[in-house]
Amino acid sequence: MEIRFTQRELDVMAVLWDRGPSTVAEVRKALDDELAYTTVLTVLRILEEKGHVAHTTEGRAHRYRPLVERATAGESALRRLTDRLFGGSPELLLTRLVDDENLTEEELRRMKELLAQRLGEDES
Amino acid sequence: MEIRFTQRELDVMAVLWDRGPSTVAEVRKALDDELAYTTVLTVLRILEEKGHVAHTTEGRAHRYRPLVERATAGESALRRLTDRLFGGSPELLLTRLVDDENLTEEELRRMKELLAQRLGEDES
DNA sequence: TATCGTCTACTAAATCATTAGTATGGGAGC
DNA sequence: GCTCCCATACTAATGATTTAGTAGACGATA
Repeated sequence: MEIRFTQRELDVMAVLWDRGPSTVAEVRKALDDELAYTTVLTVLRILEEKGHVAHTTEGRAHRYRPLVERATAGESALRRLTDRLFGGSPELLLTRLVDDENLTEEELRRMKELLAQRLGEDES
Repeated sequence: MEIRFTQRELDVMAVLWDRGPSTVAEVRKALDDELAYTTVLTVLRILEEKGHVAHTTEGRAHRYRPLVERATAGESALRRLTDRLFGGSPELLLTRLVDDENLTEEELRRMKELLAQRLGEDES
């Protein structure tokens, strides 16, 4: 399953994933850029057309919800990113990830733990 | 520094990063999609216009090389990906990374080691 | 030298993404 | 009922991306 969003679509999807089901006005307010109400509406309509979101009617307004899991979309994007920008090496990606983000020690520890677990499972 | 490539530009850059300086014909052959020679040429010219690649003349052909480090471009993309698709959580990203890729135990071990090192440095 | 193949430069068409305007309709309040 | 506000539906313009054609330069070669 290959899911791909345009830049703006991704902005909007991120809001829905963060906030949960939202109306046009809510999405609009949550976006970084100041867009016209109808612009946000249009993006949502396109996303609906493509089958990435659906809406329920709430009074006179529509409340949009994502139909795609954030993780699913992330998987596609991550694959592509690893491939194109890190030469297919997840290690290089991780290097960059832990280098640049100002992660807390706690976060780093949990990440290490995650790998430990994964390694444990594989020791069969 | 915010670097962003379009989809196709990224395909082409990936070839240059993988192969090193390449001619149009070489890039064309390395791409997954079958594009016309002139199409590849155009993408490279645009990339040059934007300052992302440069070329040297080699016989009658041009040999293009990246002017942007793969890691630098990766940094920008990774930041955006983390933000939009993993709710700003590098941990979630890592979860997905180690879940989906079929990584070898060796790779996982090295990734864990990487985090250990990073943790060691921070224990000041 | 005439022609063929290969290469770049220039041009442009087609498609997709982005933005937003206008039309319309319904509900609230006077 | 009339008007205002808020909402969507429809339409459209602009701009970016993607694709590739045509022309012309240049070297090899028959």
